[in-house]
Amino acid sequence: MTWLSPSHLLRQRSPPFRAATSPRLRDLIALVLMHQDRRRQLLQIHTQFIAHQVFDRNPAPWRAFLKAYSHGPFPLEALHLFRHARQHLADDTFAFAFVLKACAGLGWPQAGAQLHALMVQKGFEFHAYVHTALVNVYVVSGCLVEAWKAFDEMPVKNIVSWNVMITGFAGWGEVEYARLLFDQMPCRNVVSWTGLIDGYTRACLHVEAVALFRHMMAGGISPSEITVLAVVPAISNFGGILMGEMLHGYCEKKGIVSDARVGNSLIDLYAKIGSVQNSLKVFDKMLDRRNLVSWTSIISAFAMHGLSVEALELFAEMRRAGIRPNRITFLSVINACSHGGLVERGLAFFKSMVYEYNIDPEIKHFGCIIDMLGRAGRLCEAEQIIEGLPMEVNVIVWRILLGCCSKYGEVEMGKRAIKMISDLERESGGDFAVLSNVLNELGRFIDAEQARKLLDERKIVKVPGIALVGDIQ
DNA sequence: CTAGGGTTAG
Repeated sequence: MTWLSPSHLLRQRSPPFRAATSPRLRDLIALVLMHQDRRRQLLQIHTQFIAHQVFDRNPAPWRAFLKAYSHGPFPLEALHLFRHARQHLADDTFAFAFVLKACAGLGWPQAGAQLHALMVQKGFEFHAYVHTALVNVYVVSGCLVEAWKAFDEMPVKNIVSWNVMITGFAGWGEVEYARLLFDQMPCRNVVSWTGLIDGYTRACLHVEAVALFRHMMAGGISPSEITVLAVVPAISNFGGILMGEMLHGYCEKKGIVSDARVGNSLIDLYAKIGSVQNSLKVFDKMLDRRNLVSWTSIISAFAMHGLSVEALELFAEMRRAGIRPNRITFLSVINACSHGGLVERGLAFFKSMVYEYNIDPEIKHFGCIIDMLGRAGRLCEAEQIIEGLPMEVNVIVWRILLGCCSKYGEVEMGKRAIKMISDLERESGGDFAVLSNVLNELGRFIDAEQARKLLDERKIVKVPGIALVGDIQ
């Protein structure tokens, strides 16, 4: 069985495997298929056969394969390829950059560290591109201390090295470090700004994100598509319709509305800041650039604003256009039904999702269904669904039910929901804002004295929570 | 050769 090992195959330089009819090759493929080791392994071995037959010692084609694999959906193949073709690639800095890219794609810091050792051995440890790629491996894997160390010891840093650190740290929520790096770097480009803006948006520091965006524009740096994508959530949370229209206008001027992702995020932005008309305008203009996300975004925009019939019409149109809905499309569709009181249709869509489209329902889908039943006053059915959920129940579904209970004055069920919510919050060490919301809801059901009693109980419960925060710091 | 990415129940 040792001949199954690809490295063994590579060592056999001659004679080369002649054709696909070679019994050895046939056996090998049969074996691979028999072992059900799927496409991945077959692909890997197949590639090596071709590469071996055609290229043999020449490193360039190996490098091309490595590049293709490291950027594609199968980064593991890049690692395999590298390991088996090391004799061709060991001194190639390009190959190291690619294979490190693959490690980043896999989020494998250990593999990165091994390559680091190899880099030291080969004497190009401080090659700027390769070392940047190494820093990136650490940063995307969340090994921020390692990343910082590796970055710190780089004798020559380029702008990409800094940007790797900024986007990485911002992406892991370390906005302050990202800011520090941003302020320290000798010169910044649009990626540096975008990375930081994205960090602020993710950290819900929307005002800062928008301020930074304006600062960037004022500094004469032109936002890219990605910058727009990064700043949109901030504007939809904090900016008004005017700011949204300004951004939209800017995108048109710069010609980046033609990017489907930008168009889609504008649809969503307008929906969230209260202008479905503008959402529709953007959607209409997209014409042939519409994709599944565009359709889903516009359906969800209509659903958000209670335009259920229109949302369902769009869904029908989407299907006529031959686009297959996904789990998020169905979420929006069921949400539309929920907001419009179209209970039976919503249930039918849910069924169709599961049985016709073979999409496994998630907690969010059930959340919509529960909301739909609850809004229509079918509270018992809603509660039964929660109790029979095939997955872990979260606070949100109970909160949905609670909202419906308070709407219909269902005191007993409401109390049960509150109990579940406070239990779940306690488990996750919930915060005071959430707690006070629950108590607010509670006030609708029980008298002041009972509420106070519950509050006292909660205070007792909160003590360990406070102590825990102390421990962390 | 190394950096940024859209829609998701209340």
